[in-house]
Amino acid sequence: MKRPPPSALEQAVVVDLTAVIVGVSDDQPKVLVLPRRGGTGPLEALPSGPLQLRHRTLEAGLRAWVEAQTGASLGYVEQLYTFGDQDRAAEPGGARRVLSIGYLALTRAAASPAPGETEWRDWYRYFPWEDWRQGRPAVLGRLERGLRRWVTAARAGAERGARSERVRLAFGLDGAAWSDERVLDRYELLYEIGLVAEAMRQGVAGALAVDRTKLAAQPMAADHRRILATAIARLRSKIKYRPVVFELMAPTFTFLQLQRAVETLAGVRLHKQNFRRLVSQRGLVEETGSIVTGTGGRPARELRYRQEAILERPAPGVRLPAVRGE
Amino acid sequence: MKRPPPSALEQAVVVDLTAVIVGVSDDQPKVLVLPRRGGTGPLEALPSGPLQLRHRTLEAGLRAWVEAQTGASLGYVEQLYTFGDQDRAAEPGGARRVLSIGYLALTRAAASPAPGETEWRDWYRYFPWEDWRQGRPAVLGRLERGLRRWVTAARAGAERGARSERVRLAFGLDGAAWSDERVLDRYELLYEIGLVAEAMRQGVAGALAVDRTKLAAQPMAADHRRILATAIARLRSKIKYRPVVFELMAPTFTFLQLQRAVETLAGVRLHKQNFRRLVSQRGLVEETGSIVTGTGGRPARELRYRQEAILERPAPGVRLPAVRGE
DNA sequence: CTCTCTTATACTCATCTTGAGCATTTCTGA
DNA sequence: TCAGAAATGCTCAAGATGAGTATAAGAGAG
Repeated sequence: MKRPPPSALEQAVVVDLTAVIVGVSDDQPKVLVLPRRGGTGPLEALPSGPLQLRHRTLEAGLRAWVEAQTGASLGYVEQLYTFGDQDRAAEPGGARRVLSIGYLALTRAAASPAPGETEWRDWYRYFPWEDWRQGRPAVLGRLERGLRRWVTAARAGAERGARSERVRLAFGLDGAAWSDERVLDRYELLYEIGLVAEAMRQGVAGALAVDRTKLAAQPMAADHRRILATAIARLRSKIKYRPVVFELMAPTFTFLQLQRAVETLAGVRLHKQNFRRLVSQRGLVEETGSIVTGTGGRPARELRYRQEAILERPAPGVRLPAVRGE
Repeated sequence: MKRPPPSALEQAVVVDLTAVIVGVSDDQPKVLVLPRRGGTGPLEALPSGPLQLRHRTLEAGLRAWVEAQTGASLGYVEQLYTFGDQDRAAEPGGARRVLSIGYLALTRAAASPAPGETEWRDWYRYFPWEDWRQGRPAVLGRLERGLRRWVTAARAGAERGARSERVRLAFGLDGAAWSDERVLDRYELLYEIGLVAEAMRQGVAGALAVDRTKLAAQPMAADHRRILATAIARLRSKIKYRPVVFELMAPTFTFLQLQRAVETLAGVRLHKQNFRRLVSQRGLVEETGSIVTGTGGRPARELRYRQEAILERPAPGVRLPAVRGE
């Protein structure tokens, strides 16, 4: 076994625990950020901190940091991904390797003012092309030009074909469908091409020399926008097969409020009657018996989440055509 | 911001990259293991090695280790999860914290003999209760007794109710449906109760004092069985919405071979005609034009995977009831 | 007090998609 | 030549979905 003695080639490692704390308010998806942090310049950052000896588990460490930095304690938490590219998240000075473990946390607290020095920010501020609720977002036009320039910059042939397919799939061009879940694919592609500010900071080879002000959307510190993209992608995917939306809702709500929350996260509009049918058929909610007025129209029935829901069915998900015994 | 000076409370960290390399042969799901490794006793381990300075990315580090330990180079690779519980994967001596990042790799090579000192092992050897292809596995009977004992060991009331629900859901008892994807839930529950050997090693509080030979199935080194459970769960889930099976198939195959591969991974039997309909409707395969004889019956058409498949549709997945403009 | 706007709810309907089988076809081996 | 084992083709009844149409019932404007 070619296993060298430990420590021979190893490197000092700092493990950074980073949280994407999501909430919904005013029909907008919100994420908790630290507006700026000493040293990193005027960039917004996600709450994070290094793993320490006293943290028994990674998740415990994350919860401790978030509590220290925001005063809020987290409910639903889920690990997302561990990033560790040497050239995308080096420590200033580059002495130690930085590993960042990203987490997604869901909270109902976005309606209240953000605690401490934090702010709730609309996540589409960082990813304006992801919001299709009002139809195709305008930014996409500008991005598309940059993307096509990158495709044609390749010599015709295999490389160009590959680039073209990648762009087509990620951004739903030339007849391909837009997929709300490819948030990370899109961000990574833009990074690679050099269309986001983070790429310029890290000096990506071939980064387009575009005026900073024209670079796509609001950047974040370190690789935090990448982690946020991962979180959005995961949440958009999960919302379709697990009842996670309810983690973001008040204890009681109406069908429309629930629908708006889902639309907000998925970035698309849904068909009202069918959404209602879907939710009630799945048995995910039950009526409280009360009626909510002031909806701007006919009063709505008040609903609450049915805890027992998950217990009953094996949780939707795409099923395989199983058979009993054959 | 309560961010202490770096290094104050930090701990030396070793990052271990661990690979679950999966293949299918003889209608069995195989995983590549190192039969035993010096120091860790007679336990089987997954290929793994520490992250080093020379590894530009985590995935590159993993590939390098696997190549060094097995001589094989990996194709499809996907990060699974990062484990870092202090009490489940301490270094011998406990001086440094061990973080293990698990990866899932898929290969067509399982048909060939395992390279180097490695062995291909049927994964149901470690999780016999996960194989429902021949109907409900017999081990479940024995496990069920242990599970129910744990439930009734709690004082009646909230705690007992919670335990009961957890067992019911994870193992599909008392009317709940068995879900092929809850592999990790099941393993974690067994660990917690003390029904797997790993729990005894780590001295889980309240681990049932059961004769070692009766503990559920074959254990592995460190937390490798936990990582394997994560891999199986992920693969079983992914197979339903991404065409990953093809990474495990030979370049050409028949419908039945494809079906057997899926059954092997999912651990269930499928309805032949419906499986065929599903696969062909999705446009995932195309006929090569050849015919395969020696199938034991009527000859079958030879198929190959259609690369273009993914490009066309937005990849199945459960859809939300979207609407155009409203 | 009535009319208009807006949202909430009820239903309908034509398609698709699924789960289960039955019926044929075509090799291999006894 | 026949039985057995697959491979393929089709059918059918339920359900799930996508798109609407039709009412019902507050809030405000006038």
